[in-house]
Amino acid sequence: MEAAARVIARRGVRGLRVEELAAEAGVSTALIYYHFKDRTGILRATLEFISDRAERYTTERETGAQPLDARGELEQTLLLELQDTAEVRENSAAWGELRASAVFDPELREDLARATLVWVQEVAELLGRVRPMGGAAALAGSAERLTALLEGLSVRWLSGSLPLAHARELMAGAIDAELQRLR
Amino acid sequence: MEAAARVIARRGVRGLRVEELAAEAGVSTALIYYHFKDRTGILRATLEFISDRAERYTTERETGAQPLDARGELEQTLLLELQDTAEVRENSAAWGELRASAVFDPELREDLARATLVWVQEVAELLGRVRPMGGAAALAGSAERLTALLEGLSVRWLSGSLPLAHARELMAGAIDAELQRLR
DNA sequence: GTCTATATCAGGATAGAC
DNA sequence: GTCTATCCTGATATAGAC
Repeated sequence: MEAAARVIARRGVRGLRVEELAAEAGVSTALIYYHFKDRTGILRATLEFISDRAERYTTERETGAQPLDARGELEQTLLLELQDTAEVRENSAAWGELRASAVFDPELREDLARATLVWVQEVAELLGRVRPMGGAAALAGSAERLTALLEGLSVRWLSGSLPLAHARELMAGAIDAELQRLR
Repeated sequence: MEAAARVIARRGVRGLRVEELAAEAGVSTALIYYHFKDRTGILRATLEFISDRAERYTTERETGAQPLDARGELEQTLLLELQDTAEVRENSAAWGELRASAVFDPELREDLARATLVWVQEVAELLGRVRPMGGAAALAGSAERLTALLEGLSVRWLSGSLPLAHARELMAGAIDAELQRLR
């Protein structure tokens, strides 16, 4: 699965060559087909893998780091997705591609919608901790906007239309605006 | 070019088959290669085509319609991109795909960054008409957020993670929040 | 400008041995 | 579980006639 995430981040979903994946994982193509029914099976498993991994690295804090307040948690969770480390870049690129390919291929749409919902709810929950009086609908709306914006900024960054630092500033500004709105 | 926009909207950039494009346009594949150097040439021309077309349909107002105020212009410009008409859907799908494919293929990055900048500046200008006292940097930031959000919402819509009506509500809410912020 | 025909090649998927 | 070898389809790009 790590190899799959790497290859998809490097070539895209539509550029994924099973042979390249096999080489990256150090096995034969036949073995890939032994473990996964077909290309789609590989993609489905990779989507789950990167969702879990993102969940992990946005949630975990280094041991010894002082605990963050609610707003800090929120900012961390969203801004951590805009970082130039191998793991995050891989995750962002692969997530964006799975999203983009679902426009033309319905097969992964359900899995993707489910994963999106989980993510939106997480962010809504964090927003709720900063604004305990915020209504559920308003929190959900803000969470949808913030996560959709993050996807938009992320692909602009990765496609070379927006420097990473600027993307981060814009994201921080949006968090600010949504919290104002929920006041 | 119309055929190219249709095919890219139907199959994606990576799913574009020159043969299918040729059939859609009612000509042979060889003729496509006579007019465009290669696949990339087709894509580059299509990007320009859809940029111009979007410029047109977000700017033009029906003859006889009463003129909109500044805020109405702004809302129209952004919300018109979230509509289920053939032309808009085609444009959104193709634009999103050109963006997504640039993550893995650098060839169109410059053209895309340029087209993005033009769009952001247009929106910043409209924002400036609603908030004449807004500083240039603040207006630019808001425009970047709004357009990036639109891209994010658009791909969620087209990939089946978000109903169109809801996407429109979220967009309207964001316009609201940004105008608050610029007050 | 436009076509038919085709060279050429890459990549998904599987057969069958170990 | 894992490999080697290969079938077969489908796609880009070009040659050459009209």
